[in-house]
Amino acid sequence: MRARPAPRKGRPTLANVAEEAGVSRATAARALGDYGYVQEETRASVLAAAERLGYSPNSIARSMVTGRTNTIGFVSADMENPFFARTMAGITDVARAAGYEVVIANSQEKPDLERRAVRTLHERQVDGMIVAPTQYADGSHLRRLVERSIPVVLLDRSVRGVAADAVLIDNVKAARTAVEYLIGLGHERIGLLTNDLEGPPLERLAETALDPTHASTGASRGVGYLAALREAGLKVSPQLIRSASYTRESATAATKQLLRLRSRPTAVLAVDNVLTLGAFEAIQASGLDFPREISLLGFDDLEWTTIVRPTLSVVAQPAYDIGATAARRLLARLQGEDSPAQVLFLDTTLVERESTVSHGGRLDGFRRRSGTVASR
Amino acid sequence: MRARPAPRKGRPTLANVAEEAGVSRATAARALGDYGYVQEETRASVLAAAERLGYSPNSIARSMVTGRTNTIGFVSADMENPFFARTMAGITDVARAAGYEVVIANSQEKPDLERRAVRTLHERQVDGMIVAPTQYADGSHLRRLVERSIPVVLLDRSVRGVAADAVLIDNVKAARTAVEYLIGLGHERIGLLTNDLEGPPLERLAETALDPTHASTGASRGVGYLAALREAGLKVSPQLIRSASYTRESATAATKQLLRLRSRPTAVLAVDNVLTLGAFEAIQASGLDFPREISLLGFDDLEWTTIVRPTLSVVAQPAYDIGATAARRLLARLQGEDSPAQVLFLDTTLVERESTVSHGGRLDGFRRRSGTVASR
DNA sequence: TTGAAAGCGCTAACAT
DNA sequence: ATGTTAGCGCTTTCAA
Repeated sequence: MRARPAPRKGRPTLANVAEEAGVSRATAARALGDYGYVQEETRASVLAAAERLGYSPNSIARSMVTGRTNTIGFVSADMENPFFARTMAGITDVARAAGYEVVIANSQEKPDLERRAVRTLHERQVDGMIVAPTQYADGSHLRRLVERSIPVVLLDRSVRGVAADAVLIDNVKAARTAVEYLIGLGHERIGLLTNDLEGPPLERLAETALDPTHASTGASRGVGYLAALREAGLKVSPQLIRSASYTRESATAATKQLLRLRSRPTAVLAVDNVLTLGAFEAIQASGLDFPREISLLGFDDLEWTTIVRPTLSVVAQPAYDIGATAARRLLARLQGEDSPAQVLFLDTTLVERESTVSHGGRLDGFRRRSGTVASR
Repeated sequence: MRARPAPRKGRPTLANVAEEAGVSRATAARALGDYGYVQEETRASVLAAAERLGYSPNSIARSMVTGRTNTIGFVSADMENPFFARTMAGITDVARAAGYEVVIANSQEKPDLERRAVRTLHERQVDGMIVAPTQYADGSHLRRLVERSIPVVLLDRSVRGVAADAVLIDNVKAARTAVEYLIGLGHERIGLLTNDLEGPPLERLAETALDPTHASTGASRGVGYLAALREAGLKVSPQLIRSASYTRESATAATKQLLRLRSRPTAVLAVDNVLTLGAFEAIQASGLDFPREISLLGFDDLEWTTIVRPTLSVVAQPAYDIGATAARRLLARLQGEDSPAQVLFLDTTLVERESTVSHGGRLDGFRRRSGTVASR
């Protein structure tokens, strides 16, 4: 007796195909899976039977026995943020090319949602995970994965105590270069619009400076800001540093406060694209002569930066590449690479447009290291 | 003898937990799954054992037996398009609240990628699927799902011959209302920037008009455009209708052609957010007095519409709601609802800003049906 | 209240 | 070249 009869209901299974073709399940599997030895005409009849039945394989069952799902998970901090959307494109392209599917979960910048997403993906048996973590401080859930030797790659941000590959930009350097550029334009009172800073900004940044490679992006960019000012011998004014949450409204409000200062800044650096949008809006609403009286340097080179007026100068992050690189790291781990965790830093580019102009009679722009300064 | 010993390697399984707690697998499953009868102290000891071992359930194995994955698939046409990103947020929020996870695949507007995505998700045994289809003409892959009684909900676009729930906006009406609004402002030469029109625009639109509820969004919006012109007794000029592909560059080029016409339009309607971006750019570059000499009405109320100058009037689609509604439809089907396929139309809103002004001495704005006309 | 046992659909030895 | 068989980790009758 061969193959189980299997009650014909629900979707057809391999057993049904085997029966239909009059062969054993193993043979059917070989023909369908294109491995092992199958006689040409047997293969053909199996394929025909599969076709007739409208068979499609059950990859869940396959995963049960192989122990692999050919799926990687991506926990995005915010799917609606164009930076992460682009990042996701890089991940899915690379993964798909390698025969992996990507399951996407969204943490909405909330640590508890992130934990839940990580747990779910783990239960779903993803082969590995790329995570854009929401917080630096607590990575116990990620550490657990690493201990279980489930490959994890951190994206955009790192996490304390998690020995996993990470693909980042050098936030300190990116912000430092940005501020140096503004200083080079003659600005001396430079406002900083950042996030993630609970408590008094300066103190938080001072702490952060002690361990600059491991900190939130907002804090690290703040450290870069401070470094540039100090290096240039400029005074650091606490009131020029503002922290906002991840909403446009709060960024707008924070910028308005900045512009209302008695000695208001002549330039502002906003360290992510949401903050940048809010800052732009606030400056427009202020009635100041933009950019003559106030320069703005944003983060992330989004579509709208060239249709606003003035066009927006930005620190451009290689979002697609960050995603693609993270995916490549993960795939390497999945293929068994067993080197110590690597932290990769991708270069940012300063894109000079109209929103940053020289202050105090200086005319010339200024170019500086850290990637390229491009004009578009 | 009870439970299998199971070689202690890899992640701990239910059998390991059972062994550790000194109970059978069935009991351990009951305790962990919180069903059936388990004595309180037994439960506690199982939970403790699970905790000790760091057990986490294998939902793949569970799916094998239950036949359900508690997962729905979403095939997005373009994850980087803010419209679909927002849509996705609506889907995931609703799904998660109901205990479902969402697996996202991207078709990049390419039919073959869509087929592949649908096939993969099917093989992955998603319980149901939401699809933003790339083409109206060929829905055989979707029909196959429906035949297998795997619930499918179409989003944003419908597909010929696929009897599935669909959540759409009334594209004809949205465009008609938009054009009526422009006509009300005194415009008579109104350009249309659309997509999806292979071949001579007017003829394609004429065909489309025969079956307006079933067509691509671009074509349907074109039909609405025509309807408004005809209704107002205005001449339809083929050269005012331009079709562009899904890129900003092609939209810019198409708009430039429009503006170079001897009798150039005094207003332009762009029917999606990418086209809108390109159109905005082209108008800016044209040197025309915008909006005095040329009005622009876009689609999708994105973040940047309020920081460009002039601020952009748009037809706003309820993207989040579209996603949420589609997810609710799917969940209903998953819960066994068995009514005939429903097509739901959500209302758009005309958001009046600065980029649309009256032409030919008329001063007042004009308000019209189809959802609301809002000023923001 | 708990345990034994039978699979879910598939792959992978191991036979033949 | 093809078939038999033993599971993958879990849920779920059915007995006890």
